[in-house]
Amino acid sequence: MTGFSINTVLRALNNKPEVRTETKEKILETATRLGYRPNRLAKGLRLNKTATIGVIVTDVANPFFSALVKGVVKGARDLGYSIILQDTDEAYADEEEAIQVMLSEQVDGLLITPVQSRKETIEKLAAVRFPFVLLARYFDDLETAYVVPNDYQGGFLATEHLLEQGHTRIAIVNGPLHISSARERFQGFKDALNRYGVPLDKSLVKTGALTIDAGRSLARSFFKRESPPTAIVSYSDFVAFGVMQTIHEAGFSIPDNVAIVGYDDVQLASCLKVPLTTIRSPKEKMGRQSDASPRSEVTRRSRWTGTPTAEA
Amino acid sequence: MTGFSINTVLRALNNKPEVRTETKEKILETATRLGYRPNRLAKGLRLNKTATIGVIVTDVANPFFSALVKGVVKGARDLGYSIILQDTDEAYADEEEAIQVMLSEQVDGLLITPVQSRKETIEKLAAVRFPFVLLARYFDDLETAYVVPNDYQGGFLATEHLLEQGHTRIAIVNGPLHISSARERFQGFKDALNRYGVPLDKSLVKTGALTIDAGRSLARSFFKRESPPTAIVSYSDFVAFGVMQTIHEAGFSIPDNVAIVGYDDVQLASCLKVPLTTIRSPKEKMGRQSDASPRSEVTRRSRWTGTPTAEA
DNA sequence: CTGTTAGCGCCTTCAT
DNA sequence: ATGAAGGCGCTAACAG
Repeated sequence: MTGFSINTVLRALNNKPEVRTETKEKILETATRLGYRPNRLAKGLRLNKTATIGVIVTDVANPFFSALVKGVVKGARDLGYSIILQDTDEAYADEEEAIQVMLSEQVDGLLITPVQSRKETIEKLAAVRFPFVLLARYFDDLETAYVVPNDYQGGFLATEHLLEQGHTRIAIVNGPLHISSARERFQGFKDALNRYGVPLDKSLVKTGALTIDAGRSLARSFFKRESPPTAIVSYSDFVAFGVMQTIHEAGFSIPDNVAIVGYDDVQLASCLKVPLTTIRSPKEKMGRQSDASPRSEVTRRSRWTGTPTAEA
Repeated sequence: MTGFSINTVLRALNNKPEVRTETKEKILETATRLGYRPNRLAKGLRLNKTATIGVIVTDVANPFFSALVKGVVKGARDLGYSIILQDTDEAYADEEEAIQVMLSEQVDGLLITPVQSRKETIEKLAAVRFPFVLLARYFDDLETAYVVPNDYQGGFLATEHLLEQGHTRIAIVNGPLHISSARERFQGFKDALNRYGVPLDKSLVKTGALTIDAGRSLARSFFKRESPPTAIVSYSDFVAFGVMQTIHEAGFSIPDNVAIVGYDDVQLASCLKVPLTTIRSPKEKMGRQSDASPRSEVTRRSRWTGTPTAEA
């Protein structure tokens, strides 16, 4: 349209210095007039770099992850990256498929909250040295980059908070133990009890809760006992919501009869009438931090731990 | 590697009928052995079809939208589509940019929750006949496809629910009126009042709340009055959470002093101790429904309305 | 049934 | 300062 060759046009659009300012202007003008838009596919194909990163979470509907995703999306955009999103629903098969799809999409890097029921996919990814960062969970026997809060400390603080209030019959509705955060928080839970000389009552330990529904049903057994717990630690605020439902169902009141402490500091939690104590984990920061990683090899194998802080 | 030409190999991988079963097997075998993965960029470039759709929401951290996004992601995956996600934070400039980026990515279609402070971008999209569907909001003066709940009915039901309980001093903390859902719910609100012969008190109408924080601060004025409202309709459950905080701050109790009704039926809402009545809007269905649209021209200009149902 | 050719839009290299 | 050629991986069209 301007009479110049495709090359010159593209050079002008890419603002290369070797193009005459005069022609550059002419080209840019007609480009905007015609509504030219670069084709990222072609660029990606040619350069082997798509400015796209894949994000795989286990449940976007979980406020913890949606906040995380928001952080990632925003951070990525600031760097000129786009986000492809997948949701595994904690199913390993879905994780496998999601990774395959994203590799097909030629993403430059991957941010993954691993399901952790198996680790082969992640292992394979590491084996081929594909750039990725684990989010919120990690494998202690796999050398990968990951961004996680200090879950041990979080679990400890949550429990200590209850112990300091004088509770001794403290239950926990934990996540499945193949998930690193559940394991570490549980260790913190046990260590806190130990520190305060409170023996661990195994019947007050429930494992495997990731959703509101699971939290509700797992907590039920506690209230079929002669002496229910006076305090409950929950794996996440999401789970805590379910636990709270059960407490109310059982005719107990929070915090008069039962104290409860959640995790994740989902914004909504602060709106609950009942004082749901929660451990704040820096989601947004986690999101932004992990953005940097696919680009710099430096952060591989590094562990960034946001320090959780207890708050009422 | 198999001795066959690139074409035969690709034909085998695409399971074309014209390839000998024998060679097909040989090719597939070596392909998996070598870990071959199709390049979706190249395919997209060639076919002008990427099996990718762009999703633009105003706030993924809002549980309503994260649930919506989840529905879309799942529905898309079932159809072999991937999702590129952007978050505008209700900023028109971000919406504009997000659309440009996604067009550059050659998405096959767009699902957009429009900011609605301006409509030019959407207008332009419609003008070039790019396939897109508006989510949760629509323009009454633009001919586009959209998927929205029946917000008018929802607003009406929410208000009617309170009226039937005998309330007459009913306030509303609404969203900004440039947003269709806020406008329609408000109309439902007014019509319900009218139906029950309750005059509209303008000082009990607050507009512009989209977040928890906004809900909290907008509701404050209600409790500086001599006679605060005995019931409050909120634009969304998200906003309702903020309103509830204010009610508690003011030393009132729910539902003894003030009844409150939210919207969206965010799953968390059902976990609140206080009875937050909510209008259920079918988010998942909305997500899945909108998935179909970029592919079939038929649904353009169609209005699908999930019928909201009141529930305690 | 298999191979060849051409081209999607972009960028790099080399030649003017 | 500009143009021409080649190729990223894929597919459709045509040829054998």
